[in-house]
Order: sequence, then structure tokens, then C-alpha cells
Amino acid sequence: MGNVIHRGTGLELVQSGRVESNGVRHMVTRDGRRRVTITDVASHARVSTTAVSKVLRNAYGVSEAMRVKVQAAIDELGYRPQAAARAMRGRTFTFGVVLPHIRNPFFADILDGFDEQIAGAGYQAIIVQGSGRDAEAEVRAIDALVDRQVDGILVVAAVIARARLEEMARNTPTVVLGRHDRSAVYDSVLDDDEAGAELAVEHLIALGHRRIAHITQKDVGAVRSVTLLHTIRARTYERVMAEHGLAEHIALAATAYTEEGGHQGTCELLARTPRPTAIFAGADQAAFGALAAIHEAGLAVPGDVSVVGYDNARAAALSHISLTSVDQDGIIMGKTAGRLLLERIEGRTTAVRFSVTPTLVTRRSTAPPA
Amino acid sequence: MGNVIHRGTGLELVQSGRVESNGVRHMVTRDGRRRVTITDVASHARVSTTAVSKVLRNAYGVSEAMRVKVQAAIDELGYRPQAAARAMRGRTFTFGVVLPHIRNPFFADILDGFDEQIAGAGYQAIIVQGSGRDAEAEVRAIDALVDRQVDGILVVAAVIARARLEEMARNTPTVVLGRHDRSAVYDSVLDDDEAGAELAVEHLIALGHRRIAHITQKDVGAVRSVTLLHTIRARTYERVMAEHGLAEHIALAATAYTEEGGHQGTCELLARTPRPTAIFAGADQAAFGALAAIHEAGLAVPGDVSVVGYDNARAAALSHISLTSVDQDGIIMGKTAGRLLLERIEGRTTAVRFSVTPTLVTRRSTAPPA
DNA sequence: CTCGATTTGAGGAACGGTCCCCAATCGTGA
DNA sequence: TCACGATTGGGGACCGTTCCTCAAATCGAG
Repeated sequence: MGNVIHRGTGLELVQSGRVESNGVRHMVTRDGRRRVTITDVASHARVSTTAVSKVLRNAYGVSEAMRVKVQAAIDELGYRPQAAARAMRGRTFTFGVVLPHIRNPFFADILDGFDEQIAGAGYQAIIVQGSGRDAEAEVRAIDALVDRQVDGILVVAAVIARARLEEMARNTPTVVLGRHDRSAVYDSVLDDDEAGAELAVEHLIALGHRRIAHITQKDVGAVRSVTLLHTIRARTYERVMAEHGLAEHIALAATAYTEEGGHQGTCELLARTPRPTAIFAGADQAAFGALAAIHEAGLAVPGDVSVVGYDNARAAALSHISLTSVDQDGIIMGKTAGRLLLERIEGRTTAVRFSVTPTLVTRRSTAPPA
Repeated sequence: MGNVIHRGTGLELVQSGRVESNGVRHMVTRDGRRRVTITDVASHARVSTTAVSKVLRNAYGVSEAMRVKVQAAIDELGYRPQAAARAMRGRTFTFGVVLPHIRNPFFADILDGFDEQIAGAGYQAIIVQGSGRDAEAEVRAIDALVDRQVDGILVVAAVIARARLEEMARNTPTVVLGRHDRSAVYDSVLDDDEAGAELAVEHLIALGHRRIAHITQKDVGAVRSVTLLHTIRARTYERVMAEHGLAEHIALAATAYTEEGGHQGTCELLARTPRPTAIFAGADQAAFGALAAIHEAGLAVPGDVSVVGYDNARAAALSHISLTSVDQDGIIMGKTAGRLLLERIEGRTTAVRFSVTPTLVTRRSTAPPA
């Protein structure tokens, strides 16, 4: 009778995070416990993995008794399905959101609506930053989501070429938010920027302003910018001015929809002679920068210069700022985007276009010119 | 001789997004093209999948000639590895970031630093929202990341119990940002909130203020809140006040680090008699709300009430706001968090604690009391 | 009580990577 | 010339799911 010498514990932690034992390798948590898998649940409940899988997806062909038994095993073991393994075969129950950056509070509204809508259907949103308004970074962000097999993608304020969006949309359900091009393959959610810009400019004209300037965003990338929202707002500004015989007073500063951009653009505009009596900023962030620049120039709002923003961010309502702004309902836009993705997954193949109508919220940053 | 009837095209799109043909199923893009896999690259380059995999991970044991040949095939076919398949065996090259919400611009700084640091190492950050300061939502967000097998997790301003964080950290490299508890299993990145709060309160006292109030955040969840940053700031405020013999003037409003919270808290504080001559808000967002409330009450800043914030958000620097604020370097904090995660992956097992020292930026929202 | 239709559960083959082995080749020194 | 170590490339098992296929069990009608 030979002696059997036990070497090691039979359960050794190796560097790669796997346990080696009798030549069998398993994914383990780093503190040595194996992660609970569907097989564990199956054997614990004395059923097949198929049955467990069916219960998980509440698929057809499982009796109530089976459902209860399996659910008990799941709860007892604290089992959670691994998204990666699911992705290999089917859905990930994940939607991806591409934001240019997370600094704009308006995106937070969109996201809140989106989250609320999809959570009910068991989906999780993951966000990736497109790092500013750089087209290349946006492509990288989208690729990252495609690589992770998300079931749908929401792209906010995309700057990349439409062809690229369509290519993606042919493979993954896609909603594009805040772009005005019409596509047959992806869904669109947008604000009627033309109506919004009209509200802003008409409001200023009605107050008696004639020298009304506009702060817009500089174009980047090769996309036909006429489909981008900032271009629509700028074009509409020019059109409304012209319609009122104010074409000669059109004054544009192309910077960025940020505090810095608004500040810089306003400095440029105020340096002109005669200087404008009103500024329509394409976004609240830019309007805040404008307020600062006007203040720095020793001028008063609305006494010397009236200011209108766009987005109606929460800060616009604060009484020491009190910015007149165009309100678009970000929550609804986000909710709708979520609903459209869910519909696509349910099988819809025709493209849908959803537009919200903006309203003007007048506050103390606008008044008749002196 | 029987007739053979061909049914269908031999390449039929079925509902689940797979192609059925001779009993073989493949993942296909929805427009009918099969997604390029490592096998395609291998056969195109006339090598094994092993070789391709090695090139992808630039692993040991591949000649320069092989590398060039495989890389050419990869480029030619436009191959991209599927994260899900990698996750089944190895790394996902993905880090997860849990944010309470994306509305706070300070988080954007953290994220920018983090992204910059990890992008160089080939990692991608995905963000999930913890939906406000609700502990349950935070748990869901973390679970979502664990289910997706991220290689590391950055949790910002977590409110859940430390035990839960440690459980997660034992399985996935974890960095906790903005919490003051010491852990042996996860790394910490934080601002010296005690020093920061001291700077703020000492500044107001040095100006001659005695009735200094503080706006803090209401506690949620079961976590021992003494480790949370808002508690540290509040406790430090009380300590510094007491040290200067001003204990009787301690006045706290516990609302939230948001515009609404700051507004509401300030209304409460201003209603007291005698009313405070200075307010130290635990965050800039709250300070902005405070400025609005003071304005609404018909009072002037800093004439009647001085205000200090925390975070030094960009908006604080705008000259019409000009908020004195405590600056903490979010970019550095984010960068460091990224570095720490990468180090963990490289094998570090000892816990690290990294603290940035805040500075005070004085602006026109603070002045000696009238 | 028989027979066919309908449920229910199980077996097992993928999915697309990674990585443990091992085989083949090559270079070098004795 | 031969032995041997180092280098390079390939075979194939495996990760945790999903879902196709099929057998067994159950049921209802006649």
C-alpha cells in the first residue's frame, strides 16, 4: 500500500485569477471563492441549466413549481448572470449612451429620462464620453460600445458623418439625439431648434432690439454642419433677422457652447461698434459666460445688454442670474429615446422621428433697449 | 430521380440575429454581414488563431514577421476583438466608474483625468449613474459593473456601507474617491476635506465674521457618516468655530449639495435671528443656490452676507458670480485613481491612500461683515 | 383505455476569444 | 556531426450562457 502525498491544498490561487485543481480551471473571485454560475444553481436545485436559463429569461415552457424551485436556488446562492457570457449568445440587456462630455447639465436631464424608461424593462445604461467635440474621440466611444455588444445605442449631439452613424445603426438599434438629418435606418429625437431660435430672436425683436448678436459653436469635423443643432439655431437667427429687415445687424461669434466660449464670444461682440444691445447665446452655458463678460465690461444686464440662452438649465432660474432661456424638455427626450430603442428591440424596423416643441421662459435678463 | 426543391436562399435572416445555413450559426450584423472574428483574421493571414491572439495582446513568442503579417490582416479586415468573448477568458480592458449623478461639474474634472490616464494603457472607461444619493441605486450600479466583468472600478462619493465596498474590492480592483475610511483592500483618493473646510472657515473668521453658518448634506443610508466628506466638512466647521470661541454661533442646515439644497438651506438660515453674516456651503452647487436665496431676500453679497463654496467649479470664476471657493484638483484626483487601478492590475496588493491638499481661492463673494 | 397533441425538462452544441501544452525549427558549442 | 536549449507557432480545452432538438410525461377526447 503506497503512501499518497497531498501536495498543496488542491485549491491554489494562481496569478491569473483562476483555480487549478485536477487540471480543471474555474473563474474565481480574487479572495478564492468561485463565482456562482448557472451550473451551480442548476445542481443546487437539481435541475438542468436549461431550466435555470428559462426561468431567468422567463421563457416559455417552465412550470410554476419549477420556477419557484429555481428562484429559491438563485436567491440562496446569490446568483447573478454574467453579462459577458450572455453577450456571447444573445442580449446584454445594456444600452450605451455616447455623450460629447458630461459637463453640460442638460445631458443629465436626458439621461435621467432615459434611465427611468429603460430600467423598467431590465436594461442598464452605460455612458461613454466622446471627449469634447472631437470626431475621432466620438468614433472611439462608439466602437467601444459596439465591441461590448450593447443592445442599443443613444448618441447625443453627434458630430461624426451621417454615413458612419448609419453604418452603426444597421448593426445596432440606434437613436440619434439632437441632429436634424433624416435617416431611414436610425431613429431621431430632437428639439425643434428652428422654433426655439425663433422664439428667442422674436422675443428680443418684440422688445425693440435691433442690434442682436448670436453666439454659436465653431464647426469641427467633416459633417455637413447644416444638420447640427447649433447650425440650425444660427441659420434661424440669421433668417429671422433678415425677415425683420435687420440683416445688416447680423453679428455672429463662433466659439463654443461652454462658459469659456460664451465669455470669449461676448468679448468679441462687445468690441464691435456699435455694440449689440442684445445677445442670443446658443446654449445656457455660453449665456453664463456672456453674463460674466458683460459684467467685466462694466455693463449691466438687461440695462445695457439683454441676454437669452437656450436649454433652461436649472442655474438659469436662480434669481441672481435669472436668465431668459428657451426650454426644451430633456426628460421627455431621454424617455422617448429609451422607448424607441426598446421598440426597435421588439422588432420595429421603420425609422421614427420625434420632435419636442420648445417654449420661451422669460426672466430678468431681457428688457427693452435703453 | 426525385426533385430537390430549394427552400429559401440558404442564407436566411432569423429573428435572433443569426444566420442559419447548413446547420451552422454565426453571429451576424443585422444587415447580413457576419462580424469579423479572430478566426477570419487567422485564415486570412494563414496562421492560427493562437498567433493572432498573441499579436493582439502583444504576448511573448511572436516574431516580427508574424506580427506584421497578422497586423496587416487585422487592418485589412477591420477586425475588432469582442469584449464579451475576451471577458470569458481574460481581461475586458474596461474600467467602470460609478458616479452618484452626472450633474456635478466637479465629476467631469475627475473623469477627464481618469480617462486621460487609462487611455494610454488601452483601457476604456464606462460610467454608470448611481441615481442620486440613494444607497440602493448605488448597489445596483456597482452590480451592473461587476456583472460586466470590468477590470477595475472607481467609485466616486460612495454612500454604501464600507463592508460592501470591501467585498467588491476583494474581487475587483477598486478605488474609492472622496471617502475618509481607511481600508486594507481598496485604494483611496481623497481631498483633505478637513484642511479645506478649515481654510474656508478660518478665512471668514479672519475677515471678522462670527455668525458663520454652514450648509451640509442630509445623511442617507446606514453608512457611518463620519467617513463621508460632507460630514468631515461639517464637523470641521463645528470644530474650528468652537476653537475660536464661536460655538454658540454654530448654525447648520442639512439639505443637499445641489442648487435646490443650497437655496432651501439658505432660506432656513436667513430666517433665524440674528441671521448669519456668512455662509460656508459644502459645495459650489449649493453655494450658487445660496447666492440666489440671498438675492431673493433682498440682501447683498458680500455686503450683508459673505458666501464661500467648495470645489472651485468653473462657474465660480465667472465675474458676475465671483465665488470664493476651496479648490481641489479633480484632474489630479482622477489621474491618480486611474494610475492606482492600473497598478493593481499589474499586481500591487497593498492598499494605497492618496490625498490632495486643497487651496482657497478668494473672490468677491467674501468681505468683512458690515 | 388508447392515441395523438401538448407541455415540460434535459442534452449538448455553439458563441469568440485566451492560454496551457507540445511539436517543429533553428542556432550553437562540443 | 550531434545534442540540446531557445524560440516560434499550432491544437484544442475551456469560460458561462442560450437555445435547438428531442424524449418523456401529462392530458383530453372519443
